[in-house]
Amino acid sequence: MDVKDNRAARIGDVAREAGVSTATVSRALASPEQVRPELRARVRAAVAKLGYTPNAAARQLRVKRSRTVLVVTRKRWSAPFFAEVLRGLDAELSAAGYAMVLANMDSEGQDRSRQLVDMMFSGTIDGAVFLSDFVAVADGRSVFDAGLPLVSLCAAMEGTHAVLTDEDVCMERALHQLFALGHRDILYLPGPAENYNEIVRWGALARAFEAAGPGLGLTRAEGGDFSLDYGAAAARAFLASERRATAVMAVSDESAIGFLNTVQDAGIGVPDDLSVLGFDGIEFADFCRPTLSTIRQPRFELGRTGARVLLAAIDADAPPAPTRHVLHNILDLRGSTGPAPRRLETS
Amino acid sequence: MDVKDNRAARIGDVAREAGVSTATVSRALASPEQVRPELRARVRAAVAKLGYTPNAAARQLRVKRSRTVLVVTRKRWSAPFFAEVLRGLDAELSAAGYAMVLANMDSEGQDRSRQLVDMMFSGTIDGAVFLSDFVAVADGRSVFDAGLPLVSLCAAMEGTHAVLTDEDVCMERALHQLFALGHRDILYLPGPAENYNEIVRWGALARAFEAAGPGLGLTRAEGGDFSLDYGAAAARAFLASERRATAVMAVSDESAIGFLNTVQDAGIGVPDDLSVLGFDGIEFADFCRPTLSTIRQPRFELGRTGARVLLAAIDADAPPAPTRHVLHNILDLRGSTGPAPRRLETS
DNA sequence: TTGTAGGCGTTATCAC
DNA sequence: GTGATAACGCCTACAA
Repeated sequence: MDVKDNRAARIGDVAREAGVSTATVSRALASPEQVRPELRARVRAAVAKLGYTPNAAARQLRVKRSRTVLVVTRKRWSAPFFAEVLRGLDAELSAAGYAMVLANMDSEGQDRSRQLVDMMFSGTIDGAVFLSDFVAVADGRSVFDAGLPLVSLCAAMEGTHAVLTDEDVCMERALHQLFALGHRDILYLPGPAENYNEIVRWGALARAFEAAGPGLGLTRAEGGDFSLDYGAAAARAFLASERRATAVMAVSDESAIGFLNTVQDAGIGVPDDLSVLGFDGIEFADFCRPTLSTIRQPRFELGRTGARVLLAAIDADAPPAPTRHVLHNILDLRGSTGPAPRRLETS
Repeated sequence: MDVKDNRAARIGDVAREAGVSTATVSRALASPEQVRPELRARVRAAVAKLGYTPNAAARQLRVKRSRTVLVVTRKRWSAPFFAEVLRGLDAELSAAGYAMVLANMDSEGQDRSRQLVDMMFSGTIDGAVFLSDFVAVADGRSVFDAGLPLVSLCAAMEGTHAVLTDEDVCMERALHQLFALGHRDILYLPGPAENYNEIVRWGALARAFEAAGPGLGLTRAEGGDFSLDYGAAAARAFLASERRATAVMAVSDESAIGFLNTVQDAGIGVPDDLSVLGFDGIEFADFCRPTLSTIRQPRFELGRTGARVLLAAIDADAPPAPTRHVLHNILDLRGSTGPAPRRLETS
C-alpha cells in the first residue's frame, strides 16, 4: 500500500504521484504559501498515500544544518539535578524541532574525546551545551575550534555563552543566616577542587569569612565529590575530630544528606547540636529528617534557558559575542538548621 | 593554516594535498589495509595538516547508516534509576561509536509524536530503545512501522527485543520473606495502573497471595505514580485508616522513602511497628533511617544490555526474531524490615 | 507559480 | 592497488 516495493518513498515518487515536479513537492512541504492551493493539496495527498518522510541526511547535506544539538554531561552531576536540567533542555529543544544527542564524558578517554571533537567538525551538530567543564581535545583540535555556538550550563567556560545561577550570592546569604543564628564555626563539605561550582561556592564562602572579621572559624573538609558517600565519609571524619563546628555547609544536597544521616546515627542532634545546609534543592531534601535546609536551584529552568540561549546563537547570522545569563536560587531554611548550641563561650 | 579559506576541508582537498584520488583517501581512512603504506602515510599527513573530518551527512546519504540510536524516555522514571540506565546505554553505545539521541515523551503531544515517528522514517536513526511503553503514532504510522530494530527496556512491547529483570520472582521472594517474619497483612503502594512494571509486580504479588491461602490480607493503595510525594500521600491515607497492615511493599524506592518518612513523623516505629520495602536499589535507599530494604535492579547493566541487544539487531543481516533477556535483581533486606509486631492474634 | 538542473561530500563500482 | 565516476536524496538558483 504505502510504497511500491519496500524501499522508502523519495521525493521523486511523490512528485510523480502528484503530477508535479520535485521542486514543487519540496516547496509544498517547506513553504506551502508559495504553492497554489490545488497543487499543495495534491502533494499532501501523495505524501500521505506514499508515507513519505524526507531523508534527513540528504537535506542536511544541502542545507548544512542538522537541527541537532549536542549535550555533554559528566558523571559527577547528582542524578536528581541532572535529570531535571535534561528535561528542561529537552522541552525547549524539542519544541523548536531540534534533536538532542547526549554524550557522557565520564571517562575522559582519548577515544571519547576524539568522538566529541569529530562530532563538532563533522556537521552532525549545530551547537552544543556543556554540563561539564571538561574540554575535549584530540589531534590538536578542541571542541571550541569548530566554531559552533556553545553554551556552558552552571559554569562559565571562556568563549561560550554562560548560563549560571547566583550561587555565590546565595552562599553568602546562607552564611549570614547561620551567623545570625549564632554559628561561629562552620565546616564546609567541598566538591572536587577543580570543579567550577566548587570554586565559586568555596570562593564566596572564603571571601565572606574574610570580610566578616576575626573570631570565626571556617574549615574545609578533605576531598569531596558531591556524593552521598562522601557526605557520610566526611561525617565520620568530623565525628573523629574535635567537632568545633556547629554548622555544616555542603556543596550539594547529596553530601549534606549523607552527612546528616551519619552524624545522627552517632547520636548528634540536628539541628540542636549541629545545623546542616545543602545545595541544589533536590526532592530528597524534603524527605530526610529533619528536612534539609538547602539552596534551591531552578533546575528545569536552567535547562530551558540553556537551550534558548543556544538556539538564539544558532539562529544568529553572525556569531554573537559570548553572553551571560544569571538565574536565581532560593535559600530555603528548614528543619536541619537552627540556633547554634550554647557552649563554653556563652558569657 | 588549517584550511584554505575558512570552509571546512573536504575529501577533495585532502586528495589534492596528498596527490592521490578521493577514492584513495576514502579507502585510506576506512580500510587502511587496502592501501599501500606510503600512500596511506601521505593521506594521513594531509588529513592532519588540513584538519579534515568527513562530513557525516554525506557519508550517511551513501551508506544509509547514521550510527545513531534513539532513546525514548518518560518522566515517570525515578531520576536515580534513569540516570544509571542512561549511563549504561551511553557506555556501550559510545564504545561502539554510536551516538545517542534522547527524546522525552512526557507530553504525549501530537507534535512530539510526529517528531518521533518522522525520526524513525527519516533515516536519522538506526534503531531505538524505549524506556517508555508509550507508542507514538502520527499520520497513521507508528514508531514500529519504520521497521527499525527496537528494544524495550524494563518492559516487553510486542515486536521488540525485550530487556527485563526477574521482578516478578523477586517480588514473590520478598513477600515470602515477609511471611517468614510473621507478616500477614500487606499494603502495596502501586505505580500507574497501565505501567508495565506495575502490572508485573502487582500481578506477581496478587498471584502469590492467591497461592498462599487464606488468612492473609493484601491491600492495594489508591493511585500511585512511583514518586516520593505519592509515598507521603499514601502514608497519610494509611495513618487515617484502620492500619491493619504490618508491612508495606512499594513499587519504587521513592514511594517507599516518602512513606517511611511520613509514618515515622507520626510516631510509628520502623521496623518495630511496621516494615517497609522498596524497589530499585537507588543510592538514597542507603541514606534513609532506617536503611531501606529494597529489591536492587542492575541499573547500569540494564542500560548496557539494552544497548548491546540493539547493536546486535542493527548489525544483523536479516531482522532477527524478537529476543528476550532477563537480568537478576537482588533482594536486600535491611533496617526497614523486621518481624511483625505481636498483636491480638498472638496465641 | 512551476519546472529544470546542478551540486551538496561521500562511498563504491568499475575499469585499469 | 589506484583512479574515474556514478549514485545517494534533497534543495534552490535560475529560467520559463
